[in-house]
Amino acid sequence: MTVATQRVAEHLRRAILGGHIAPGERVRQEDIAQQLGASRLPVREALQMLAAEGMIEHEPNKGARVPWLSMHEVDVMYKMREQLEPLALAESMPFLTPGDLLRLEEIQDEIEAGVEVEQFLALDREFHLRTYSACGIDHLTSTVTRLWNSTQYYRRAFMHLSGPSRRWVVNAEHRLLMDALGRGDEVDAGRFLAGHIRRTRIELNRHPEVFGED
Amino acid sequence: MTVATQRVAEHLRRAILGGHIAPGERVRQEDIAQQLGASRLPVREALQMLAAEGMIEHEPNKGARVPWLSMHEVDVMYKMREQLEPLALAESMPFLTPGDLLRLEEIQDEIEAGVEVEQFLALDREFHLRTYSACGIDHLTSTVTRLWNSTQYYRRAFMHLSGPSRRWVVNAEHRLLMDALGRGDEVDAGRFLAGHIRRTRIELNRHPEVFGED
DNA sequence: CTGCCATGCATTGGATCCAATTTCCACCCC
DNA sequence: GGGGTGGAAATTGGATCCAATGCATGGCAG
Repeated sequence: MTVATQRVAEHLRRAILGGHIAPGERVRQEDIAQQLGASRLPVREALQMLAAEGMIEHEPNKGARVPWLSMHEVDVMYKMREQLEPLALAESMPFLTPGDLLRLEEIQDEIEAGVEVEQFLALDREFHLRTYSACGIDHLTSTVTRLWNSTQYYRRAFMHLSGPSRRWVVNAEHRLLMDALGRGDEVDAGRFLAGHIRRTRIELNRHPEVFGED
Repeated sequence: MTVATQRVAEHLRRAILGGHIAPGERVRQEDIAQQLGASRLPVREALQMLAAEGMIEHEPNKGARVPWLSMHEVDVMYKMREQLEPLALAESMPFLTPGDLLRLEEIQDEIEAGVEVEQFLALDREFHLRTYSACGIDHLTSTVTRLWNSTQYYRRAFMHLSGPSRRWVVNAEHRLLMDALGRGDEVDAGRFLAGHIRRTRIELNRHPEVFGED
């Protein structure tokens, strides 16, 4: 099953991550199948995968849709990130290559050059996930990635309404993190990372309108 | 798709959790389909789900098998538990009913009455997962459950070779946890829980033979 | 005019069928 | 006797087909 199923799953992940399929929107099997020139079967298998990943909700005979998350749910998911990502970083750090660190520099330089929201989201995501990339524990990296995937929609909404003002904080925190990475100081890096995530969470909590809650 | 698929997935989870399908063992689609009186299609969809949950490994054209985990992988997964379960407990605790606490008493009494390994594994699992049951954050409970599911095989192997001697420690820690739960002291409960998980992890690390590593 | 019910259409769930790949074995050659 | 090659059986991957369920539209009655 795998080859077509993986293609479809990757396509759907990108579509949801890119905001082309919004929460609440229904995902029709036939539509996706035609878009990718496949039959419905790999689509159905991909939907099962994404359902297990939490990116899709599946009700019997009613089809698949992207789930809405409440502010509280996202809040807890950020708390999960605050717990897990320092661990992933600690596991990954010893195996990061100079090339990895150089790539981080490039990404951060690009972010600071001033990019649009969409590109910022992509670069920020790549920045963080790359710091975990050498971790080698599948269960850990996939769990972290899932948390990023499922909350991306709300991060985008938040970025759009908060404007570029808070980029300064992000940049400062990223630079602090990179400095700790360069020194190989795992404790320091973990602390800055946790703070970075926690601050973001607290800011998100001040914007209930992102979740349609006021 | 869901009804048959869910049935198959649940069957496979139980089979793997119960040790009836061991790591490295291949899972043939046709076999499962016949066992459950279904066609291969729901089986394939269920396998995709379990693959996304990490309970199954799927290689294109080579079929599905239960993955082996290294000692290091399990070690990190226990670290994940140590980070996540206190969070799950904190989210769940305010909503635990007196009935829930009573059920915990029952379980713990049964454990202390002296049960066989298989029953201990089931009761211990129910004990902990029940303390998180009121949490209400799907992504959190499912992540924690996944960690339990994927490491069950090694917990069983460990219990079988370590004998019932260390039950005393488990019982003491469970009682401490229950006391904190009864008092509604989330900080205390989280601390005891983290210690409980960490101690188990450290003990596991002293038994590389569980993982076929010496 | 409004609300309910029924019928028809759209969509999903499940089974069967066919093609492609792998795996296992036997046989042959070195 | 051991290792490699060929082929057949087993197994998986993908498509098509049919049944069942849900949804929407329209008609009918109050």
